[in-house]
Amino acid sequence: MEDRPGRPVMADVAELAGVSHQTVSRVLNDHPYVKEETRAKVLAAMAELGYRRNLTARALARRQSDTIGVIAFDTTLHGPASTLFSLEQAARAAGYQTQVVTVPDPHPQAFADAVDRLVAQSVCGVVVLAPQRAAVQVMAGLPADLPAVAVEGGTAPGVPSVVVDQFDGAQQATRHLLDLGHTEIAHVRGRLDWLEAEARLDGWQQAMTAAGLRLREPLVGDWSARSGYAAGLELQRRWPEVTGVFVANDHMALGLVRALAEAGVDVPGQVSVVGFDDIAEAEFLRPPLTTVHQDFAEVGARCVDVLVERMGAADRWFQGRPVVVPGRLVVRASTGPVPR
Amino acid sequence: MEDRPGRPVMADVAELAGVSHQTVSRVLNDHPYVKEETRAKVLAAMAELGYRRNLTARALARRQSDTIGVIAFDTTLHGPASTLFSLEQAARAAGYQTQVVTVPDPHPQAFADAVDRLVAQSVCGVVVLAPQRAAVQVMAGLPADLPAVAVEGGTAPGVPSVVVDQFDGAQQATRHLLDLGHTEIAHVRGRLDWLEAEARLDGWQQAMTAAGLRLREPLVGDWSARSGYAAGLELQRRWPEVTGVFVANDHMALGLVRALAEAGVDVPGQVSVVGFDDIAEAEFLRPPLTTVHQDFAEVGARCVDVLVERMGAADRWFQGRPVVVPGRLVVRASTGPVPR
DNA sequence: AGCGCCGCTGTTAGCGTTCACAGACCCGCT
DNA sequence: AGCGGGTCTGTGAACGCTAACAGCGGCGCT
Repeated sequence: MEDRPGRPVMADVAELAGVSHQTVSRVLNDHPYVKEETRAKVLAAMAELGYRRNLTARALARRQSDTIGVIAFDTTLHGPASTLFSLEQAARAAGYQTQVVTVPDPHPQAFADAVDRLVAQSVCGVVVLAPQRAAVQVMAGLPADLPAVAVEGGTAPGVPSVVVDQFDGAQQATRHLLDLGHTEIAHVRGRLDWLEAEARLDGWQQAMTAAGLRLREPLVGDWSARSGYAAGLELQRRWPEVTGVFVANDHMALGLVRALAEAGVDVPGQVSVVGFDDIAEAEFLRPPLTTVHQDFAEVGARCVDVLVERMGAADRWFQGRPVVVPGRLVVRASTGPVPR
Repeated sequence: MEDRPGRPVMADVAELAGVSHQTVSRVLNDHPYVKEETRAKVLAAMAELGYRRNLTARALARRQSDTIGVIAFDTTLHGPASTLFSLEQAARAAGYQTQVVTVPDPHPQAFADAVDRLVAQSVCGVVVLAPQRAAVQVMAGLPADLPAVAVEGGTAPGVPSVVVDQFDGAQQATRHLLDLGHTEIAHVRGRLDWLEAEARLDGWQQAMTAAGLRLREPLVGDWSARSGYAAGLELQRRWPEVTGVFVANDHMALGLVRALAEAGVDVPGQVSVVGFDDIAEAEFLRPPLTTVHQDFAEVGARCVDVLVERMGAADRWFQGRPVVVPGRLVVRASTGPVPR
């Protein structure tokens, strides 16, 4: 009779405790109306058998799992990677698991496949890390009955979002250069079609325009240190008179600094540089990088908050405003007064 | 009749195609013995209804899902993060999903919980990113019938593993310094209890000993740029005569270079520095960092290979040798001849 | 005494798949 | 004609759980 070698199931626990499997289920799910004595018996039986409930069966019966799906496009970049990490932490703290699907590119078909995969797993909600414009459009194709939240730039009608205030951060960075007396300030922007790159560009432009200063055509990078290096070379060639540069992320800033250094240009003696992201090593670069800190831990936590709220909500169509997490300028040694 | 708003299920497809649900299942699973004509009808019906199979139900019925569980301890570090990324790619290419569980610390209980969570999800195998000694011990507690593979340093009896050859990489790095004529070579090791840190330490020691040189007590870092900076300070204080440093990872190396630079010590003019990891920005640091490249893409791919092989194997106890992925020294500008 | 309600428990019927088995049909062979 | 074997298909029963409902006492109320 007792020859099954597999893991014990609910029925086994029920039998040992002398109750029905449903009572075991009730204990497991903290239902009210279970006598304390019965609960203790069941708990004891579970412990004795080393019972673990089968989450697959649970998900099937409930037609929902406690899993939050995450769709990401490039998890090697600093922002997405950091968000992913904090998301996992926050989700676990809230009692959810995360299932990450990375999509090679923001092609609608690839995105739809990712959604299908998650829906097929009965996830209870999804977080979309959609930093690109194309990804946002495609987000409209989410099933209407699936709670969702967008992060890092992307917003779509009816879908709540959590974003770092890129625009404000960029303004802070630019104003910092302005306050130091710089007037010839260039910008190295991030990848085309990325909303974060555009918001940072806008912040720079706005701050410059407000100060009545000339806007140079932004140099274009792809977030990588290599592209920052290239931008540094071009900067020197085109505008040797520039004394301040706001670079759209730290990796590019680091490449740019290197290009300047090679040419004998001192940072911050001759050119001041501000980055964005505040990567862990920013403080230990040469020179320590002035940059805009992004609180990804907060972003992850707020995402889970919003998603949990959405899952409880009756109306699927979201009316509220995006959650905005502020950025914070961290002044280090890569910026200084204008040389004369 | 047709008033169900939910997603179509197998029975719906079967009805529309005029076959039984079992035939639909057969088409879905590429079973032989389905007439071509029938297959076409079923496929058409699936397309018409937009049918997607429910992976939860499938996992329950098969008592196994197509999900590879991953247990990781700190996904913010470069190694684990890179491995995780490539693992996900490789798994997807092989038709598997990944379910990542990060564990705050290598405590046995936390590890057991993580395993339970994955088992409860009926994963078909697990990859353990176990860079710490403690994690390895604890790995012996894996269910015997669960295919597993360890990565990045950790090996346990009976469990296959995939590792980068840290020892050899460290030897390459040290020999490079020796070849340049350095004799006073210090080492900054990584976090205590990390196997990678120990293997790199061993490689340095071996190379030094083979050259008949004096071994200084290694300085201890925690992989962070900050700790590298601290190590740089201490290095100058204790051994100003040192002309070469092998640092156990790039982030610490970068901090150390900064500490030296602040003190007016030129790299590589007065001191040569070699790192480990070859992070994306290593090439664009000042100076461009000589370091040991690790092929994480290969590691991830081999992990999946091994796991798939294991899942097909009859014997659960693994007999073979660890898969070793070689490291490769990349010489840049942070190393040079001995000053005189 | 009889009624209804609350606290607690058990029974039954799914959830949407796959597995095991049992057919039905067609072919070629004896 | 009968029989075996390969093709193809359908039926029923799992898989391990939760949801819905029914049932059973005991209490307080009219």
